[in-house]
Amino acid sequence: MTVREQPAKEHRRTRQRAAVDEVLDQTEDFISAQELHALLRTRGAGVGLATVYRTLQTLADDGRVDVLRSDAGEAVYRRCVREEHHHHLVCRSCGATVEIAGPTVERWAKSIADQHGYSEVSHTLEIFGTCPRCAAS
Amino acid sequence: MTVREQPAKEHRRTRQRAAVDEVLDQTEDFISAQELHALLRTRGAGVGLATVYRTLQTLADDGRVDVLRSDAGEAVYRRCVREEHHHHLVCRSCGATVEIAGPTVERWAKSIADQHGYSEVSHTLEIFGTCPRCAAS
DNA sequence: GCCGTTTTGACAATGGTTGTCAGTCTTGAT
DNA sequence: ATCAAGACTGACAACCATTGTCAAAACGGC
Ligand SMILES: [Zn+2]
Ligand SMILES: [Zn+2]
Ligand SMILES: [Zn+2]
Ligand SMILES: [Zn+2]
Repeated sequence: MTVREQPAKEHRRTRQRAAVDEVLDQTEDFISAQELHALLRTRGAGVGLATVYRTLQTLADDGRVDVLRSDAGEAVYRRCVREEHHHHLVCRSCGATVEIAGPTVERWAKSIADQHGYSEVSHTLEIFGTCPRCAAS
Repeated sequence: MTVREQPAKEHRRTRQRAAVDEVLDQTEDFISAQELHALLRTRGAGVGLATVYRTLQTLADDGRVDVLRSDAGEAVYRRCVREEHHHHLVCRSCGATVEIAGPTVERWAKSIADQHGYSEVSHTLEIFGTCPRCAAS
């Protein structure tokens, strides 16, 4: 995850955004725009694909969802519990995600950047592995 | 960067691979397959786009180049000095890259994963900022 | 040089994401 | 409630990075 930035603008409440929001609230794992779109289809509450993309992008810009890229390079989104800056420990096979807060790394990253004179620092950090459940099977 | 894996197989020496290799050796910053391809064109040493992609993929698989994704989601490659696992501090505006080795984070990541019972752990971590030179202008 | 295998490259095909733009809906004001 | 201004939507086209195809060319070992 990249460190949070922007303020956050005002947006209109529409059926489509509510639908996307609801899915995000009910989904534990990171989900792609395509998956979200398909899911909405099956639920009857159809929302245009372009709209799903736009909505997710807006949410991401406002820092209301976290975005990262799957191995395939596809963008995946998640509504996290933690509002503040954090990272993720993700299961490679089932997607189970744990939110990670790490003052240690935050300091480390900052100090590294300082040492090299870099300013306006941000960073991305994700940990991948096989969760206990998947390891068991 | 993801932690290194694979062993490394044998490949044939071809003009095309040599050309790609040469560009990588002369390029400090991360470069995309498309850019590399265009560069080779201007140099006269034309190499098919598909070949550039395949070559970079192979190099990446063998751990001979590092790969990460640009903001636009495009894959970018770099021949790093360090052979061992490491990360990068990249200038957002000019691309200047510093290789970072961090036993601290490595341990931290591992311990986090352990705490949650995740196995076969790997991770990605990149730091972005504005380099001193760019900050000055 | 010869041959089996690998590699190449022009081109098609894929697939995620964004652009278009006319029609629709939300909102704030009257 | 009514209305106008402008934000939002959606079907579809357009983009564009990346991968698949497959016959022709290049490699390496003999
Ligand atoms: Zn799992
Ligand atoms: Zn962080
Ligand atoms: Zn710079
Ligand atoms: Zn590391």
